[in-house]
Amino acid sequence: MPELPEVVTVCKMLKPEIVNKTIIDFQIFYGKLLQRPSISEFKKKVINQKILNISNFAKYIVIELANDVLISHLRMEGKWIVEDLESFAYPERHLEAQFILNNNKALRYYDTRKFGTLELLSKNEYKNIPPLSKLGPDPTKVNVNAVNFHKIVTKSKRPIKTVLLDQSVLSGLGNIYVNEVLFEAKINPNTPANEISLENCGNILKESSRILKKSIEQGGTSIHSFESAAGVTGNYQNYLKVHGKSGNNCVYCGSKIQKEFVGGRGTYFCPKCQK
DNA sequence: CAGCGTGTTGAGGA
DNA sequence: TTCCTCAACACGCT
Repeated sequence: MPELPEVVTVCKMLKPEIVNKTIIDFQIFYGKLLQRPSISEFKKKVINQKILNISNFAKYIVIELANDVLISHLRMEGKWIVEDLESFAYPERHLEAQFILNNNKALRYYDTRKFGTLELLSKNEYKNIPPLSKLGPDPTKVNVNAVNFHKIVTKSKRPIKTVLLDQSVLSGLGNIYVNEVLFEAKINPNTPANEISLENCGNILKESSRILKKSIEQGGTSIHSFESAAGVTGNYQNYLKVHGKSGNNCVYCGSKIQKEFVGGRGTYFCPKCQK
């Protein structure tokens, strides 16, 4: 489900519902969700802590508690939702964990495919240890220097699309948006990264920032299973120009959009505009 | 029934 | 050693 704009949307939706609430209990139904610490230690630490803030760090959700920090990654289909204790927005069999809050509501985690993660880290080190420490710059938050970016990108001979999906190079692009970015920058997804010019690196950065920010304004993209909260969906799917559009006419030249696989991921592009 | 998917990691090979 | 590819994770949908 979520790429960066969807994660930002989830944080915005949850913020007014959880900030200043206190966790009074925690239950977990799918043990592999929790990376660290152990379930018993996690429970002991988390109960009675007040929630101070929620924000995204690239595609990770960071929930700041009074003493510690919760880090969650939704991977493909994870969903955090605040619900009344007795109601369930999704099939209960996909409910993996819940924080009971002090207002008779629960902050719940559902995940159909069970790829998502949750961990509790200390406030002073969470940015300096994996997974957050390994992330490259987030183009929606930082003005990435094109010369530095070009130096890093051109170290690899892998297809440029694969390199852009590597979160240690640039954080925030997922498969949907990388298809859109390369289309707007008019770069073939299979181009070896070491052949990308400085100018094109600049274009990639410019389009990444522009497209991700526009999608954030639209509340993200609602395809497959994305819902930022029960019943709330984004609109960016209405702005997609190539992702999922094989056979459609290119909006710039009219050629048929093609699909192929690059690095094992579905890749959509215009064969004429993206030589 | 087979193939596909919004993400990431670890194993194994070059 | 470094770089890279690909299977694996798990499940619903076409």
